[in-house]
This record gives sequence, C-alpha cells and structure tokens, in this order.
Amino acid sequence: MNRRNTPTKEAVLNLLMNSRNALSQDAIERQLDIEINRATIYRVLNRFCEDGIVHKIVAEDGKQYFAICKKCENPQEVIQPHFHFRCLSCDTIECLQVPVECSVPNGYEVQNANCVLTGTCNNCSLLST
Amino acid sequence: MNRRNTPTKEAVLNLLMNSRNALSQDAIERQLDIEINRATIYRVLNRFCEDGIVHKIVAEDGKQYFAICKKCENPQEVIQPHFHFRCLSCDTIECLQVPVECSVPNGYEVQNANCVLTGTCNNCSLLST
DNA sequence: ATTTTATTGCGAATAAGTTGCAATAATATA
DNA sequence: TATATTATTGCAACTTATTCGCAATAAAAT
Ligand SMILES: [Mn+2]
Ligand SMILES: [Mn+2]
Ligand SMILES: [Zn+2]
Ligand SMILES: [Zn+2]
Repeated sequence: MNRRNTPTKEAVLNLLMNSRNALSQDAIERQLDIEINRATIYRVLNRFCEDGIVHKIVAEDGKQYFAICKKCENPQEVIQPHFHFRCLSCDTIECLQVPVECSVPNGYEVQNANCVLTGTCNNCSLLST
Repeated sequence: MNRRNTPTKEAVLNLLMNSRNALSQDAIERQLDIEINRATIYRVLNRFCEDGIVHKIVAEDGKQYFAICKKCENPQEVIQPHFHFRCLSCDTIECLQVPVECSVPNGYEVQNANCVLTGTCNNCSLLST
C-alpha cells in the first residue's frame, strides 16, 4: 500500500494545515477551490488518519472532524490526546493545548481519547456582551 | 408540557437503572421485553435528557448512548461531567467516577462535556492474558 | 514505453436519528 | 363516572453522514 502524491491529497492537507479549526468533510469540500468527490475526501482523510498525519474528532452532533496533528511547536513529538472545544455559537471545533489526563480504574487500558467540551468560545462570548 | 406515566417510559427507565452500561437505542430495543417503536424510544430518551434524568454520550462510532444520571450514591447531588470508557473488546460504554476538570483558555465558557476514553476494560484485559 | 496498482468519481447502499400525522390513552375536569 | 384535553405512540417517510463496489484514471516503478 504505497502512498502516491495527488493534487487531491495536497489540497486537503494544505487546507487542514492552514485552518485553525478542525474541519468536517463538507467544510473541506466547500473551502476547496478544486472540486473533489465526497467519498474521495473521506478516503483521503482516513488515510491521513492511518498515517498519523491527522486525527479525527467526533462531536456530539455525531459528525467527524479532522485536524492536523502537532500543529505549531515541535512537529517531531508524538501527538498526545488533548481536549477539543466546540463553540455552539460559531460552530467551530478547535484543538485545545490541554492534555487529557485521566486516571482510569485498575486494569483498564486507554488507547485513545475523544474529548469535546461544548460552550462559547472567547470571540463569541465577547461579542455577546 | 406535562409529563405522563406510560409503560414505555417505565420500561426504558428500569432498563437504564438496572444497567451498568450506557445503552444505545437499539440495545434498549433488544433488551426490552415489550416491543417499542424506534422513534418512541428516542423520544422517551430525549425527554429524559431534557428532564435531567438521563445523560447522553456520543461515542467515536457517532452513536448516541444513554445513561442514568447519579446512579448509586446520593441521588440528590447535581450530576457533574465525567469521563466515559468504551471497551473496544466487549463494546460497552460505562460512566467513570472521574470528573472532567479541564482549564480552558481565558474567555471560554464550558457548558457541557462529552469525553470518551477508548481501550480495553478490566474484564477484557484479564481475559486476553 | 509499458506495467502495476493506488487513487478517483460515480452511484448505490447503510445506518442513525428525526419528523409529520393520525390513532391511542393518560390525566384533568365537569 | 363521563367527557374533554393533549401528551404519547406507531408507522412510514425523510434527512444526513459515511461507506462501498466498480470501472476509469493516473502516479510511480520497471
Ligand atoms: Mn485535536
Ligand atoms: Mn455518564
Ligand atoms: Zn465561537
Ligand atoms: Zn470490555
């Protein structure tokens, strides 16, 4: 399963890298300048996830959102699970720089975390006052 | 919108109260001894949520799971957001007694939390050794 | 230049959850 | 107790997100 470079892949990756928010398939489709099929976008995203380039967040709306792993800082470091924030007002999801540290009961083994806080982001709470 | 007592409501609530796991609509439908329509189950569950009797968890599979608020202990206390654990092996979701404490950036207001850890539960990790 | 096979587009399928509507039944009221 | 009110239910249809099969396309290897 060798990966190939394609315009689609690059376009989606660029979009994710330049976005400060996690994006859903349809947000990606809308924001892309080139037209890419829905199924293809999902396939590209899932491949990115398999390769550890991107991580997937499932929000309480049941939809999948995708974000680049290790944004800024040192892109070497392995990404660790972190919280996400979903603003109900502007309907965006962003990665918080807050690691998920949770002591589970004895014998439990955590492999992954999907943690989404919901509320109002800084921007929106300022606007509403 | 006064609530009425119905066999359906009681059956669903009993099931949830006696279950140690969060249940999805189809799990509920399967486990009920009486036959209840899919839409009805969802409506009952959503009403329970509105009334604060039940809380909803959305897992990474995008499905909704429902669990009684304030199980054992003092049923007076307001339920606080807590972590959930989803075992990939036995495919169950349970409420952990671990509160979600997360310091969000300045100006952010948290209203709700949906936090699901994934991995292997105690039972299943014992079995696999 | 040719071959190999990863990637894509298209349409159809799947699955979860919701909604409109008419029928039913719990509760309030006379 | 009989009647009126309206919350609840069942059914079928609908919506929306995601996946899948398959044939066509196009990277990359030879
Ligand atoms: Mn993230
Ligand atoms: Mn819970
Ligand atoms: Zn916002
Ligand atoms: Zn298990």
